Amino acid sequence: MSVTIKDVARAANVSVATVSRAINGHDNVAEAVRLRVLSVASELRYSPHAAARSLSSRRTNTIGVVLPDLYGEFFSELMRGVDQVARERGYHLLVSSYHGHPEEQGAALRAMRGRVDGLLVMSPYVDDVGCLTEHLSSSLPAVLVNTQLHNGEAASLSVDNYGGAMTMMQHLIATGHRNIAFIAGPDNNFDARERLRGYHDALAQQLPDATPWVLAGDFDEASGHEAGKQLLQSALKPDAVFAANDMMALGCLFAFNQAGLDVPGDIAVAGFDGIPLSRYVHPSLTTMQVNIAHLGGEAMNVLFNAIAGTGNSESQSLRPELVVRESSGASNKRSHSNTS
Amino acid sequence: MSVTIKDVARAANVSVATVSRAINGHDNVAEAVRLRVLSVASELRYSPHAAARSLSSRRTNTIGVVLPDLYGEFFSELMRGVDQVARERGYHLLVSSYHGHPEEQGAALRAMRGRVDGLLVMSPYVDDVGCLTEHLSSSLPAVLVNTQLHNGEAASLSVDNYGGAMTMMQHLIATGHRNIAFIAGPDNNFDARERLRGYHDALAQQLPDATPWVLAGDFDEASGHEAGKQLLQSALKPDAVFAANDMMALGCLFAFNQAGLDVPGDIAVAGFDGIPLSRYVHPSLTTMQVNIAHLGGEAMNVLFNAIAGTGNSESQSLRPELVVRESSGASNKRSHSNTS
DNA sequence: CTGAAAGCGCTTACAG
DNA sequence: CTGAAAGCGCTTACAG
Repeated sequence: MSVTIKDVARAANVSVATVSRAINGHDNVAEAVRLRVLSVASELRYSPHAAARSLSSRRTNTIGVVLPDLYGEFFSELMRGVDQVARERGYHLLVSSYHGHPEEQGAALRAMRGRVDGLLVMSPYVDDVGCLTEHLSSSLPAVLVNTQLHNGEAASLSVDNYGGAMTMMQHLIATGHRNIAFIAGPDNNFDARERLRGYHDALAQQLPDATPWVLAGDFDEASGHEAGKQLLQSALKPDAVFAANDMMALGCLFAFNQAGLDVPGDIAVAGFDGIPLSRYVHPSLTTMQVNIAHLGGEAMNVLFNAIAGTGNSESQSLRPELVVRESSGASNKRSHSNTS
Repeated sequence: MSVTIKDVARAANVSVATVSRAINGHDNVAEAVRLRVLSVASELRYSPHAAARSLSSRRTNTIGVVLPDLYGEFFSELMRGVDQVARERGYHLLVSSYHGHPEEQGAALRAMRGRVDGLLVMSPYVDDVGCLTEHLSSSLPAVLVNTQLHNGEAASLSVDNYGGAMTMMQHLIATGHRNIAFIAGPDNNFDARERLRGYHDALAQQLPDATPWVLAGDFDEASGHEAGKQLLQSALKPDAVFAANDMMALGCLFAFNQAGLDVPGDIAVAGFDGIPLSRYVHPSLTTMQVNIAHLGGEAMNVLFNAIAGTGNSESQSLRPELVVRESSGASNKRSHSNTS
């Protein structure tokens, strides 16, 4: 059917060993022979069979990426960084999602054997972690992204959600807010938990007399909208709302807009993530900007170090950046820039 | 290092052939034996080596996805549909980008041999097409997405950009606009070309006396902003602007907003794509909604048919849907729904 | 129902 | 510098 190394060898009048060496750029091939082999190969439109090559060489030149989902803002941005580094190194990307099903995550992880040289895994849900340790083979280098797991086997990289939440609280407090409500994310999600923890600790430290005010949410816009409406109905309104992510902050913002409230005049609103939308809504949204592409790229670098056997597998933490915009009082001109 | 089929065979006291049959669910294995093998396998945490399996079975259970880029709105949405169908069928996804470099596209395509059972390729740039035909092996089923290529070898699926542009023009004309400018996309991009062609033909057919007014753009927001400023400076302003995609429409919209123009009062603005942002900007943007996830899913279905040998490899075309919003005169209440 | 053996298409010591 | 041969870890006719 398709042309193999044997066909090339026959046509070039050499052994398959020589073809292999020529194709792979080994230097123990006579220049004339090398040229002949290469020309015959391209004439025959030969390209090596990856599975065969992987089987004998024990390398796949592929990185496996296992994520909860393969779409959306976060995934897209993560891939930007991941893809760039992969390309620089000439690696392919095998992606797999498990949609929050621990069994599928395990299956995906195991299916990677013989397909990849290393694994980039993101597992933000509490329930998935047992499964993770279970199926993470020690024979396959791995790097964990935004995953709370300290088994020491794999390197890990995450966003400093706790510190980011603290920073945002400091900003809100510094700009005079005293009654700050928090819209939480899913409580089985590590990022959400850390952000909530930051809210609580900042409050305890800087506003010891204030009572925490936490509303439930699930990271979706609708839940932020719901929380916003709930706040509108409460007798004593907060003077600021901090949502665990931007989508909920936007939902909340819309609820306030619909009710005719002045943001930030009546209530300030802040989010977390720094999604593109946050710049475009009206009023533009104050947020903690997370550089997700950078996170992905760094994770890949760490992974390649692990594959090479160099590098310490210590955990790294990426600090998000405070971006102050109109929703918490930045100057009210419509602008494209991140006024930080 | 890692456990192989031999280890399982030894531990279960059977031949590797029997292990293979048990693992793969063949029915010619005694029930008792099957159970024993499976239990031993799971005890040993055995998972088959994919490369070895692929080499002997000639199947990879993987689909190769070759795209210009691995990030952004379009990619993300396409993946939503692609991923879902892949999961339903138990397939993995090997993704590869070529960033507009024809050579890299060729390399990516060739590197897929032995890695995948079929190829989903998107190649929207005119320059890449020669390369495509060159490297698309006839031994590997492929489906082309939004790619202008009629070699009959591969099935193809695309968005009806031409018809969509016509529809939008009809809408603008029907709502009383007579002087409609068009912001074009990159002229080496098929989608952009088709949308431009739709603009021209609609004008010729329905407004035969009007002179086409085309501004250059590159699909980026900045170029739309630029085009908008250019329009503001012209003596005779258009009464509507139709941009070849939403990002440019938004850029143009911002230019008009900054200049204090009333949209749609002074000028109507319309885009193409239906990106999420289009609903959220102010005023919300009238656009041709393209269901990209659906496109991806359908492409996968067509591909699986091709792999199975069933199915005709005829080209299909997906019709985008007109979504009328504030920017072309829909009622001015802030709303989350697609008023269509 | 089970096993011995060939073979998938490569790579890589080992000789020469 | 080159080739014959073993081997990577599976699957699958072929016998029995």
